[in-house]
Amino acid sequence: MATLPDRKQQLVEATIHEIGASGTLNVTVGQIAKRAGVSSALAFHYFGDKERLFLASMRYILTIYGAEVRGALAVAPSSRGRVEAVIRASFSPSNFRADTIAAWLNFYVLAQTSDEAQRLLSVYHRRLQSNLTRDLRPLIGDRAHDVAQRLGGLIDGVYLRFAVNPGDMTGTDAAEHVLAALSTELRD
Amino acid sequence: MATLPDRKQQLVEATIHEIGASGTLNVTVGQIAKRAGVSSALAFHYFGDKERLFLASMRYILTIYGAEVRGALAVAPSSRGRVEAVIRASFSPSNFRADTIAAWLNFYVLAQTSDEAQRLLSVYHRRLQSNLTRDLRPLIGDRAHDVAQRLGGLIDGVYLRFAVNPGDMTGTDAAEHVLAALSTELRD
DNA sequence: TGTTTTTGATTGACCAGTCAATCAATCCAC
DNA sequence: GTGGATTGATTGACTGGTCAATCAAAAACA
Repeated sequence: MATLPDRKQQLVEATIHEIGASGTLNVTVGQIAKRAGVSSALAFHYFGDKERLFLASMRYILTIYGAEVRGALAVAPSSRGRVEAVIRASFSPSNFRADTIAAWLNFYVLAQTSDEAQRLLSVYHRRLQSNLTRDLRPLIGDRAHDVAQRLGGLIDGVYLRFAVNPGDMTGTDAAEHVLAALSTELRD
Repeated sequence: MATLPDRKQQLVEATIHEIGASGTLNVTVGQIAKRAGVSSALAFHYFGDKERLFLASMRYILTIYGAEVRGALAVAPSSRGRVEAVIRASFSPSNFRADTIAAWLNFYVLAQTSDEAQRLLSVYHRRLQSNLTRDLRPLIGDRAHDVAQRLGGLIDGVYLRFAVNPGDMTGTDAAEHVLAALSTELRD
C-alpha cells in the first residue's frame, strides 16, 4: 500500500480534513499547512501548486477506497457475496465519514475544471461499474450492465444525500438501502 | 409564476450561466454582471451580497423545476403515470441541461456552508420524496417510502454522473434509467 | 562539507463590497 | 402643463483584505 512519505501524507490528510470541515475547496494552503503543522511554503515545495495538492488528496481517498473494496472482494464467497461486499465497502467507516464525503463532493466540483480530476473520477466510475457487472452477470446475465449502472448511481446518490444531511443516516443505513435495491433487482 | 423583475432575472440567469460555464462558485460578481450586461454594483444593489445572489439563483431553478413537476402531475392519468411524470420532469430539457446541472452540483456545495441553501435543498428533497411516496403507496403500500427514497437517490446519482460526463447521456437516457428502476421495484 | 528540508517574508493579482455621483422617471404644486 | 423635488436605477472608481506562489536564507542532516 505505497503510503506517502510522512510530510506529504500529513499534508494530504490535512487537506481532506480542511475541505471536510469547510465543505469547500476554498481553503487556503495556509490553513491546510497549519493543520498539518508546517508552513505553507512546504506544501508548495512538495506539491507545486494547490491543484496538485487537491489531486493528491483525491488519489489518496481513491486508494483507500480501492484497497477496502479489494479486501472485501477477496474474502467474499460467492457472486452475490462479492456484489454485496462492494456495496458494503462503499459505506465502510473509513469511507463513509463526513469529511471524506464532503471532500468527494468537492472533487466532483474540481472535476468540472480539472482534466486530471475528471480522469480520476472516471477511473473510479469504470472500476465500480466493472466490479459490479462482473459479479452480477452470473446472477442476472445481460441485465448486469444496466443494474450495475443503477446501483452505482444509487451509491453516489446516497452519498450526496448524506453530504447534505449527515445526521439522517449511518453508514449501515446507507448500505442497507443499496442492498435493498440489489435485492429488488435480483427479484428475491 | 411570479417571475422576477427584469434586471433581477437577467442577473439570476447570468449567474446560472456563469456557474455552469465555470463549473464553480468561484465566479466573480463582475463576471456575472458583465454577462448580464450591467455593472457589478447593480448586482449588489439588488441582492446585497454574493451569497444572496446565489440563493436567488437556486430558488429560480427550484421554481422552474417545481412548475415542471406540477404541470406533469396535473395531466397524468394514474398513480403509476404520476410517478413516471415526476421522474420524467426531473429530466426534462429545461432541467437537464449542462449549466443547470453544474449549478445544482454547486448548490450542494453551497449547502455545506449556507443554512438557507441547505434549507432549500431539504425542501426539494422532501417535496420529491412526498410526491413519489404519495403515488407509490396505492401501488406497493408500505414499501412506498423506501422505494421513493431509492428513486430519489438514484435521480440525484444520475445527475451527478451527468455532471462529470455530460457526453455520456441524454435526458431521455437518464429518464429511461430511472424508469427501469421503477419498473423493477414494481416487479413488472 | 554539501544536500535536503523547512521557513518567514514578500509580492502581485484579484475581488467583494462601498461610495459618491449621474441619469431618468414619477410625483406634486401651482 | 411647467418646473422643482423626490425616488429608484445605474455606474466607475476605489479600497481593504486575501491568497497563491516565489525566494532567499536558516536549520537539520549526512
